[in-house]
Amino acid sequence: MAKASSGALSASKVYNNYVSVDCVIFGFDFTRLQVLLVDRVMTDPESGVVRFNDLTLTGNHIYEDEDLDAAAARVLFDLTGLQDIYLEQFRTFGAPHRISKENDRAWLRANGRNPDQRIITVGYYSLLATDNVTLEWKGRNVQWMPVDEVKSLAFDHLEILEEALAALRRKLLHEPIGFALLPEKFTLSQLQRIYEVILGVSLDKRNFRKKIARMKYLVPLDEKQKGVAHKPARLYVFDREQYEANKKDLLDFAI
Amino acid sequence: MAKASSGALSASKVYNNYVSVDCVIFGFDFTRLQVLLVDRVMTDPESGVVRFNDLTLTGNHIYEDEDLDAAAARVLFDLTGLQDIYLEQFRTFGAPHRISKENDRAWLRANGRNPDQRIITVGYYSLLATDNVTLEWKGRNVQWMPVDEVKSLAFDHLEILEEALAALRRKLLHEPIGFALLPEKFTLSQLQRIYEVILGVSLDKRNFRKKIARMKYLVPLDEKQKGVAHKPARLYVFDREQYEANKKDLLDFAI
DNA sequence: TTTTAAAGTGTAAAAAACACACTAAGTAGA
DNA sequence: TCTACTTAGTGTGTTTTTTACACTTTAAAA
Repeated sequence: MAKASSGALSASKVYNNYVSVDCVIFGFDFTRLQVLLVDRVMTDPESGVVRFNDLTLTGNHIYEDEDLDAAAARVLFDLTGLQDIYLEQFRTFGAPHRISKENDRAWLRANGRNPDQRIITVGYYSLLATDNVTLEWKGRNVQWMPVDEVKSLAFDHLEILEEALAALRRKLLHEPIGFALLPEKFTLSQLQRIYEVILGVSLDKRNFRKKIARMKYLVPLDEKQKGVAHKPARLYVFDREQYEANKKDLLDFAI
Repeated sequence: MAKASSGALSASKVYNNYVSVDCVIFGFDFTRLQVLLVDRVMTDPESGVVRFNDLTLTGNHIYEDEDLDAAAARVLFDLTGLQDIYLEQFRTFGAPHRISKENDRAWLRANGRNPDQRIITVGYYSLLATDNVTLEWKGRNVQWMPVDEVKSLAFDHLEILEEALAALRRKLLHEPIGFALLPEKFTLSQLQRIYEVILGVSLDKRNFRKKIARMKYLVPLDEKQKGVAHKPARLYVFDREQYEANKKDLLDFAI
């Protein structure tokens, strides 16, 4: 295996063969939490018969001169065409025999890779509004699937997805990441829906609003929704400056 | 430090030159939170003059056939002689130019390594009682230092330490990891002290105990401390089974 | 017997959580 | 223009949790 390029190639174009990033791209549409998956079809090279057809997360090796966060952003961009998206590193997976299922090994062999070479992968998740994404980008066969309908994935991607989901939920409970899913001005019902859908719970509207009222960084505007076929909701903005100043260094423990 | 060699050796003895683990070993002694640091001394090979003398965290490359968690446990064992210690992966560091300070580059060069080759390092922290550790293990010059007195470290280890500390505190607030620091039977004052020292706060004794009383998995025994020169405290045990059964899937958010 | 050191305990007030049901405001379609 | 439909918005009483706060008890050591 090639030694790291202390050589003549420009480092930014050389893949690091030992380390990759995988992105768990969560999509939200006010109804369900979905995850972006890529079709993987393996056909027999001789007969052309489909050997299997399943789904993977999206990932890629990092470039030798590329930051991990940048690699994750690149992978996300390649699949969705989106930039400056919320991305969070959540865990690194590196079991020596991560790839053990026969389909996965056959797939790697068919792609000229050695299934016995362990690749460390750094897991990222991102969170975005489903309708920001134009599918079929660059002709890859990509689909949204509700997270609770994903029963199996290629490689160890199901485990990665599960850990990402747990990390996302933890994060959502403690930090204001839901605003990535909202337009600048939003309604409280929209905000509430984010928590309900992602955490998989239902919340009482009045109690939710009481809680919001205590948060000085959720600022009500003198402005209403327009063009909806029902009572228009008041619009709010999230004031990040207020938030940074006022977030209580929450000290409360559950042991 | 053993140089990794590629070649005919069995995989379990071959280092992966691209990936390492670093361990932030936190030590607790009921007074302070400390971190275990290793002396790094660089002497000029010709004159023998000390060029610098500073401190590092402890880490090592992983073996090709070794799990990340296992590598971290090995590093911890090599330094402390302890096994089965609480260890938590918290973040992976992989900036392409992680190593940029001249001292660090000189150090790597002197050890036959290329300072321009980026190494991805997976960060782990562990938490143990200071007095479980016999220093000078294997003759390395190792010392405890209170975390709030650490002002600089070699490489990017100060950043790694800071992130580990933040992760430890988050974890302590939400999960029962403090019991790693206690004997099986402990007093409530000891438990309280863990929170006070690690979180850097002070808590009211009565309110703390009211909170404990609500947790069914903290079980008071009919047994008292012995041999202390004051009123002996009642002893408690942590019932992990009760905990797993009763921990509320805490749903409460701070946005 | 006294001193010393930490253990252990109660109460009142404020804040937050929780459970719960009706009215208001706009658009769409008859 | 009236009616139906849909979502927005609001208040109260109860329970639980948080917070602030000071004195008595128990043991060993002097």
